[in-house]
Amino acid sequence: MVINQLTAAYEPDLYNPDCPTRVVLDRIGDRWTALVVLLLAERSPRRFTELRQGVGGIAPKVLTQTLRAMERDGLVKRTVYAEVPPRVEYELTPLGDSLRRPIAAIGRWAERHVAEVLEARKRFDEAQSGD
Amino acid sequence: MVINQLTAAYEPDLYNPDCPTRVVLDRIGDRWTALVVLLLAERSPRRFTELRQGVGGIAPKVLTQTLRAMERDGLVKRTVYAEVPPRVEYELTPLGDSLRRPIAAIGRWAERHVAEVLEARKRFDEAQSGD
DNA sequence: CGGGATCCCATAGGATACTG
DNA sequence: CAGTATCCTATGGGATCCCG
Repeated sequence: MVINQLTAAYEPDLYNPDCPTRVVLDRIGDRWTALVVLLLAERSPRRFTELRQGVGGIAPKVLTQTLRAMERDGLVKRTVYAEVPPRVEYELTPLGDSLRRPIAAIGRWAERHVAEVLEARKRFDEAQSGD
Repeated sequence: MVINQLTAAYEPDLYNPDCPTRVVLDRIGDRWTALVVLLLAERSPRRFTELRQGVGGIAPKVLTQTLRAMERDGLVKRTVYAEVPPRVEYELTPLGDSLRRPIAAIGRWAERHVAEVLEARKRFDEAQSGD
């Protein structure tokens, strides 16, 4: 079975465009996944609307897409309660939780270095219009 | 000066859509920046064509865009040598290099967990078509 | 409440050809 | 060699409305 061969012997190569690791990178690198991981890592489970507000300015359709993709990739577990009104809760799987630290590190980098980036950007733009 | 106020007192908030940290996240989260950081962290300086081959399947226009954006954000330094044929070298700035560890962590996560993600995906898709 | 259905758009990204 | 210049498309993402 191909999957088992992968698990056992496959040598992942980020630099190979055909390597599935790239697919993974692409998913993590979308606009919202990282934020959702962070939110769910902070407190779980959370409900749809809660996430929607927590993430700030995301369209419902897009949140659904994001959550579905994460569920598909085994990062999130979705639980539906047969109630009226409906209640749906999301939480990280162990796999999803293992992403917490790496993503948090990126987040911290962003918070720590925004100012520098902004300055660099300003300098670059001024130099550009300068000559 | 606004920038200094930022540096000193601004409270970054990843969850606020208007916060510049989000801009930073968006840039890092594009398709190529992370790979370029990794390549340059591994060995610097590198030339355009070298990066182009190293990164695997990137169009020259897109590599230029990526590199320019990174230069603008203060992540890479671009050096042009007045020779024929032209030689241009790219290397990480200290700021860019500070991204190395967080990004490498994400890369390692991807390599370590591709198989799990792929399996989860397969399971999900089968369950989907099942009912 | 938690989305599905629709419609729409910007733009990141790609292919190819050309040039100082 | 290190890019520009064009042209093109795929799609991530957004706005709105509706439904069980």
